[in-house]
Amino acid sequence: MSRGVPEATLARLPVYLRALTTLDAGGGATVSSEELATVAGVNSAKLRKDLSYLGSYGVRGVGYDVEYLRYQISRVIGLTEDRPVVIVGVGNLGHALGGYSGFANRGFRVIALLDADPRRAGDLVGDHVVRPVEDLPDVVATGGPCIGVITTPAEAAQDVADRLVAAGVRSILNFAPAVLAVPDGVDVRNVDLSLELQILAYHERRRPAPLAEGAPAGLAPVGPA
Amino acid sequence: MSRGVPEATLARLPVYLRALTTLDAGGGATVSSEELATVAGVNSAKLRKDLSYLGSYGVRGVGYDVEYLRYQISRVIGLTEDRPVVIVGVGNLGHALGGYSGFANRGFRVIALLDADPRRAGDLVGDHVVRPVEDLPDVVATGGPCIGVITTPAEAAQDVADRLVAAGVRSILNFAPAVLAVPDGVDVRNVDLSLELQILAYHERRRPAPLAEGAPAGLAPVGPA
DNA sequence: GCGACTTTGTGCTCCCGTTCACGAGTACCT
DNA sequence: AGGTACTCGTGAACGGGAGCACAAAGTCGC
Repeated sequence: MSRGVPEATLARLPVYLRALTTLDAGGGATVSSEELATVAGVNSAKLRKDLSYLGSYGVRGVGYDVEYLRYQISRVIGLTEDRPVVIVGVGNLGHALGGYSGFANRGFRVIALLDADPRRAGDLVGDHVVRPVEDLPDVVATGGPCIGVITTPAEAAQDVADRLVAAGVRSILNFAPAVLAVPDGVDVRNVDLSLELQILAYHERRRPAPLAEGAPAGLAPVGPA
Repeated sequence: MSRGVPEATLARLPVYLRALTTLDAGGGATVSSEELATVAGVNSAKLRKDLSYLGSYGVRGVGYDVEYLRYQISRVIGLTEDRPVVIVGVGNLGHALGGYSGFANRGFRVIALLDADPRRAGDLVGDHVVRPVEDLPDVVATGGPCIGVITTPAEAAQDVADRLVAAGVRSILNFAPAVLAVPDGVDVRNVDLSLELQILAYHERRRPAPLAEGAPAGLAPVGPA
């Protein structure tokens, strides 16, 4: 059922979608869970269970119809219609996201870039003119229910979050290294770039005897079994 | 014990570290788990359990010494020494990360930016001159055990990953929307920007309740249709 | 010194997610 | 038609993490 997809599954659906898109170009009209799982980098049983939450879109003995499955996943995630995005904070990262083609390709449309610094207002980033952060209510009112992206320094993040919420935004993607306080009903996801590095650093540090081979690394065939 | 911190805990340690840093400026020499948990946005019991994996650094009836705890977490994560980072792919995102101050502040030092496009080689990004991707072995050999960051388009990601592994890199942070195949012993973390948006879009779509100014703090039954 | 108070550290339970293993349904060959 | 090979869907076992509640341990006031 499309009612109530587990959070862990939901996080993998976009990956399956990507995998299907690459396979679609490949020609084959159907895929087995085994193939698709390999491309998506997961266990085939997990893949099947994940897909079963959406409904029975596979055919036993055959596999899944690539095109159909792709549509179904898109539908569940809600990508069948374009979704507007506003980016607040036109620093390095905001600048990059404003020009990131990966958003448009996946049904997201950046409708505005805003910045608190009045000197930045008026700058041109890609197709967009940077607007002052005070314009938020107008932007959201015009653009419909949209997703707010915060790419400001940590100090400004909470203020921006408050403004977004006040403007009616209920989904926030936060790149600032700060914990945001928002009212119930508002969904916040945090992406902390240095956090990821720190996790990697931890694991790297716990590998005591790694370099045994004379050569740093040969062209080890990457066969994940 | 610092041997074997659970993965979920590990992901929160950097958040605690941030919280401690902000508190440190605030003056108080000690914090209770309750305070720190509030700032970090987690449950106090969870915080205590997390910290207990590192050792008994708190004092009952008093709390945790801010400075000491900060050092201990840094030590466990492995941030007491600078860690070199190489960024491959100088597009929008690579450009942004190359100039991101959040890395330097947390013990990561970008030692090189590389790109496969020879026309980009020689460009100046921040303090760094962009080098051709063929220089990877040299860079890694000189810089020591470092973390590789992939900010290329998806098509180039696997090739870059192979090059990184061949050069001896065993920790990779991948921003390209692609699943990387790497040999055992190499750690890959994926950050997919549009994946996060897709998850938000799903939740947004499942909220039938239109936004009314009167806060829906109560358990509003989420009636379908 | 002693009791009251504060706060940590942790045993225990519950729940979510992963994985295995197998029944059920489909296609194809003889 | 019957048998065989293949693949999905899922019940059940398993493991890890979250949260509760409390005992242990320390501080403070007198």
